[in-house]
Amino acid sequence: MSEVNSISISAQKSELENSYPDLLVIKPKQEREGLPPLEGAEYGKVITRFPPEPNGYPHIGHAKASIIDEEYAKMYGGKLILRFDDTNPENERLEYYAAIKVGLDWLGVKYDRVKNTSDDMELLYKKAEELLENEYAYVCTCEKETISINRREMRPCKCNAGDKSQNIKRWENMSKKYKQGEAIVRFRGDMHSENTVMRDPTLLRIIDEPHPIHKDKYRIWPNYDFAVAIEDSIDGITHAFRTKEYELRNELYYTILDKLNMRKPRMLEFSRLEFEGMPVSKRALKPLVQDGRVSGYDDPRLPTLEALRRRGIVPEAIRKFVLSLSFTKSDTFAPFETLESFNRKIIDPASIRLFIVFDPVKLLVSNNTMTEIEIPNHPQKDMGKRKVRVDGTFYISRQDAENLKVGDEVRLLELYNIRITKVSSDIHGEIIGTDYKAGIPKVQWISTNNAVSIEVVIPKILFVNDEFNENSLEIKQALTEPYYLELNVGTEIQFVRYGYCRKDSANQVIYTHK
RNA sequence: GCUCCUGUGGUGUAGUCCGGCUAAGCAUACUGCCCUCUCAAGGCAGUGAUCCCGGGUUCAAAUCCCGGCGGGAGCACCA
Repeated sequence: MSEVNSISISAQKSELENSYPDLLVIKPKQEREGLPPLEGAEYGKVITRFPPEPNGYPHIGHAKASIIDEEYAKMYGGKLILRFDDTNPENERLEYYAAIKVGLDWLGVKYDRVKNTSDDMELLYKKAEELLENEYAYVCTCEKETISINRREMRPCKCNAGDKSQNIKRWENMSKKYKQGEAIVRFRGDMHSENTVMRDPTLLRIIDEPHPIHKDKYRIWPNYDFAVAIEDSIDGITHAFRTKEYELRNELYYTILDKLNMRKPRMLEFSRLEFEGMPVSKRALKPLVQDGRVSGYDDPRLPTLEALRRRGIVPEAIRKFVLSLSFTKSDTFAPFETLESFNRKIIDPASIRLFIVFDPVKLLVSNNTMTEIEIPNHPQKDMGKRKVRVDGTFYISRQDAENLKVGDEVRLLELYNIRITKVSSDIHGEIIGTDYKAGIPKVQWISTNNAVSIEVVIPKILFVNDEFNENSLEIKQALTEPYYLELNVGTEIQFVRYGYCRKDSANQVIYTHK
């Protein structure tokens, strides 16, 4: 080796070329598209699942999870199951089941099957009994605090010592005699484990709240760890994905399946998706809605899918964005600007161009003879033209007007060029030509006689340093063209020289991005 | 506190498993030019990373080993 290294690089190269040409062939390092390959994935056999709890409206975090689930299923010609993880009747509501489906629909995430974990209660009970029967679990009647202290001190409680018959009897009593909070089924893990989730975790508990689907049929409910493990296994899931904070629960997941002799899916985790200053948690959002600081779960400042939609973000952009984040565990600040960039490229060719004026200043053109002009709705795409009436009196934005001095030339976009003749509270000018003239300022305008006033709602960052941003919603008054009135709600508009907005109602648009 | 995860330009990632092909690709942001009756989209070019730090192994390390440090998460009868 050192012998080889002692000769020059070029000499090494020619030596190689002569003796071992095949070593020099550079393997094509093809640019990977989309998600990284899945370990142990066989084409046609991959089954993934998206398991939301129907306890709220879907948000960007759900989008990331479901898109990853779907993309992997697609990548391997497999299937995606939508499974509502509805095992806590205190939280679930029927409207959320629906809202989640609506969200997925909008995102374009297609699943091959829908099911509810709560439909498998009998099976879940059977598995619980099997665990009890084999003494892998026991019923604990200790106080919550006692359990917690014992966990911290790595001490088993007295219930752990109870024999099988005691556990079976207690289990039977859980369905009627015990009150909520008086008994739980615990997995016999390892109270000395360094992983605290293994210290005899809860598997099932009593909840007397009626379930949105099953009403009062059940009152013993499995908790997350127990339900996911069994559901994933029986649903035939080959690859299960969840966010990073569940990582410590993998040991439990596999151990439960192990004790039950059930097939084990592969569990992988990815980092959560959350935007800076735009929390996703119910804990953060609920008070805002309740106190009326935001208008609802579709307030454009929020990271809910509904809000993103109203704001003018399209599902294709969300998908591209999620894929650009790839499948990693590193926690990062998600770049909202990247989402906007993807979005802009997608909506640009479909966004109608209109003029908008803020803080209007009157502009009077003395020698106007025009009465109407046709303006194309898009510079490249054929999106038709609109007729705009003209009578020589206009509004232009103060920002543009402020720069004008007598003698300046300026082009009223799509119309004509004028020279400023007087600047007072109004601006006066005269036409000096109609042909496009490069090199002079160009401004958009609105005819005074048919200006339509609208509100531009501009969502800003919701939280600054964990504090609610009182200025998170700016509302600007503006004037636009009458053609605006003919557009449907939901239309994406690019206001020339201003930015993209989505028509939200007859007199209101929401600012999408620059 | 304990345990686990994580650390590549301003930002997000590729490459890390199987050390040399790349002193690091792409996207985004930024700058400039071109195009354009927009400060958009499109085209081109550019700025920007000693791959968290320190040791070690090796002819060769972002990539392997050891030790630090920073960031995040979990420690619920919630998912």
